[in-house]
Parts: sequence; C-alpha cells; structure tokens
Amino acid sequence: MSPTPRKLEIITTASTLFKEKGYSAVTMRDIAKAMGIKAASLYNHIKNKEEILTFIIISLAEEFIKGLDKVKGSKATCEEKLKQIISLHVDITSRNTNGMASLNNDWMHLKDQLNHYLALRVEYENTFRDIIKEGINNNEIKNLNPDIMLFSILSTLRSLYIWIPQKEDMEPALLASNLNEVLLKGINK
Amino acid sequence: MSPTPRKLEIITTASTLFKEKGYSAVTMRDIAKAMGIKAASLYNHIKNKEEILTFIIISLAEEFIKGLDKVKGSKATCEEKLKQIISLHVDITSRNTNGMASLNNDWMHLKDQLNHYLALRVEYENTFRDIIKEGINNNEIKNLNPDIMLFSILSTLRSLYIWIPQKEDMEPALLASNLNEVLLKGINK
DNA sequence: AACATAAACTAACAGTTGTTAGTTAAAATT
DNA sequence: AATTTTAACTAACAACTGTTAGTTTATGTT
Repeated sequence: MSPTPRKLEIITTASTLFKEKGYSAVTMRDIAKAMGIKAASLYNHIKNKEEILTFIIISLAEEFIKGLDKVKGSKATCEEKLKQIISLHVDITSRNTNGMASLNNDWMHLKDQLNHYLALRVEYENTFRDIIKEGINNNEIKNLNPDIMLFSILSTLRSLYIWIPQKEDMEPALLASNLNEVLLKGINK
Repeated sequence: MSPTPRKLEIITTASTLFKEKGYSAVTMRDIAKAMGIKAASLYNHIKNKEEILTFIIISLAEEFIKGLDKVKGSKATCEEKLKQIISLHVDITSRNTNGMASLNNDWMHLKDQLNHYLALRVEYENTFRDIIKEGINNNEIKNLNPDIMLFSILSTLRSLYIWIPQKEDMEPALLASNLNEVLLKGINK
C-alpha cells in the first residue's frame, strides 16, 4: 500500500502548500498548479483531498509512536530516555518540516482517521508522561507537576517545524544537544 | 474606534470557531448560525471577514508589545524580567485562549495588516532576545545560543492557549510559578 | 502491428463561498 | 406624531470549491 512516486510528489507538493496557508486554504487547483498540471489529473493518483492530509498526518504520527516505543523499551536512565525523545523529534522534524505543520495544525480536518489519530496522540502523551513520572520516582527529575513538564517540553518539540527551516545551517545533532541542555537543565546559571 | 458591543459579540463568537477549525474553514454562515442570525446581518456590524481576524490578531499583538515594553523598562534583574514575561503570557492567554489560536495559526491570512503584524512580531522577539542576552552578559544566564533559549521558552508560552483550557482548575499564578521553575531551572534534579 | 496502461487533458456538475442590494420592523430621537 | 437609526431579514450574485465523466496522447508490452 506504499504510494507510487507520482503520488508521493503530490503529497510532498501539498505539504509545502499546507504549511504556508493551512489545509483549508489550499485548493486542489493550487496543488495542481504547483505541479504544472490540471486539478483533475491529480485524481489519477489520489482518491481525494482528504487522503493527502490523512497520509501526511498518520504516517508521521505512526513514526513518532514507533520511535517512542523503542525509547520506552530501552534500559536507559530516564535522563537518557528524554535525550532520545528530543533526538527523535529533531530527527523526524528535520526530514518533514512541512508535514509537521499539518500534524500540528490540521489534524482536526481528518474524517475517517480522526479517532485513530487522537488515539495515537493520547498514547504518545501517556507514554511520554510515564517516562517523566518514572524519573520523578527515581529521583532523577524534580517533583513538580508532570503535566506541566510534559507540556513545556512537548510544546518546544512540536514547534521545531517552524524553527528548523530558519536555522538550516545548524546541525541536527548540535540542535538536539542544545535543546537537551535547555529543556533538562534550564537556562539559569 | 472601539467596537460596539454587538461587533464584539461577533468577534468573540468567531474566535471560538476559528480556534476549533481555523480561519479558512469557518464561513460567515457558520458565525451567523452560532449567533442565531443570518450571514448578511453580520455586515451591519463588520466590514468583512478579514476585519474580524485583523481585530483579533492586532489587538492581541499590541497588548503583548505593550506588556513587554513595560518589562523592558523596569529596573529588575534579568531573571525577574523573564518571570514577568511568563506572567504576561499566562495573563493574556488566560483571558483570550480563543484569540491566541488565531494569533498563532492564522496570521498568514491577514492582508492589509500583515506587514504591521510581522513588524510587531519581529520587534517582540528582538526585545525578548535582548533581555536574554543581557542575562548572559550579567552572568545570570548560561552562555548558550540565545536563539535556542528564546525559541524554547517562546514555544512553550505560545502553546499555552491549548493547555490552559484543559486545566481550568489550575490558578494562573500557580501555573506561572511552575512554568518559571521549569523554563528557568529545568526539570533535572 | 495491435493492444494495454498511465497520466495527462477538457468540460462540466452541484454545492459553497463572501458579499451586496433592497426591504422590513422595532426602537430611539426629534 | 413624525423621523431617523439600528439591526434584522430575503434574495441573489459571481467566483470558487471538490470531484466526475469522457477523451487524448504518449509509452510500454504482447
């Protein structure tokens, strides 16, 4: 069920436009024009507009779940696990800055797969929160409200898609290590 | 130039819908229906759809600029200034969770005022960054890449609009103090 | 050479979009 | 009492929306 090369071109083109204006403001004619073809021709390759969005979002969401499950299963300290999560986000986002915009901002326009997406998101956040709680129990992490720590870290990681394209010169590895320092140890001297 | 009460009702209703589905996916008929009137009646109070978005975004952006200028002018330590910025965001966002969604996600649909908005945003980020740099020079803040620290803190603050409505029970003051701890001192023990 | 496939095209559809024009009825002001 | 104002209404518009049907053209396969 892996998409043909041409279908992938459509999805990639659409991702770029979705990032610029959001899913609802991008028309099938916009996508077609960006590819130098007519809107009707898109339907030789895709079922409908929704399928494009669904593919972008669900494949990214599943990549995150897979990555996090790997982290969860590893026998690392909590601090190391958090480092791995940060790297996971930097890695996936670097390779999919456009798609990440849809994942963050256009998930509510899913239809068939909306519930599936929401389930994946809850699962992801729960696993992430459990790792933080584990760190609190281990005495590795401060005994503060885990929801606030989760929210704060995840907000930063979810915004990477905006930030990475502005700093193309910065190595992903360097970005990850800087984020690690800032998110885990703070900015105060 | 302050809006009439009825106009404000339209803007408030629209904000709620814009948060749920985004500006482009909300029609004038949606807004009208939510108010129990017909779409054409909206035009007795507003010029057009764009005016609603413009009002939401620009008034919030100017409130942030005003707040930050106050912080900038105060003779506080850098750490105190950052605390004040965090409180500023918690305060404005608590009172405008819906509008903050448009500010974050729908600014690109501005027309007349797009450049004005972008100028305000650059100004805000520059002032914020200068405070961080001041802290580095003062030896209050770690000598890391200021852009990364700015980005990390601002990402969290910009996402508050999603988070605050989910935690209505949490006092704004408590939220601000928790965020202060996490953002400035990190989560590591 | 005959055929099948892939991928583009033109034309058109039914529904939706933001917006305008003109009307009506109630409330406020003279 | 006469009038202006406010804020709703109905009806309609031209443009745009996602999508379908049927056709053409080039490429690849028998």
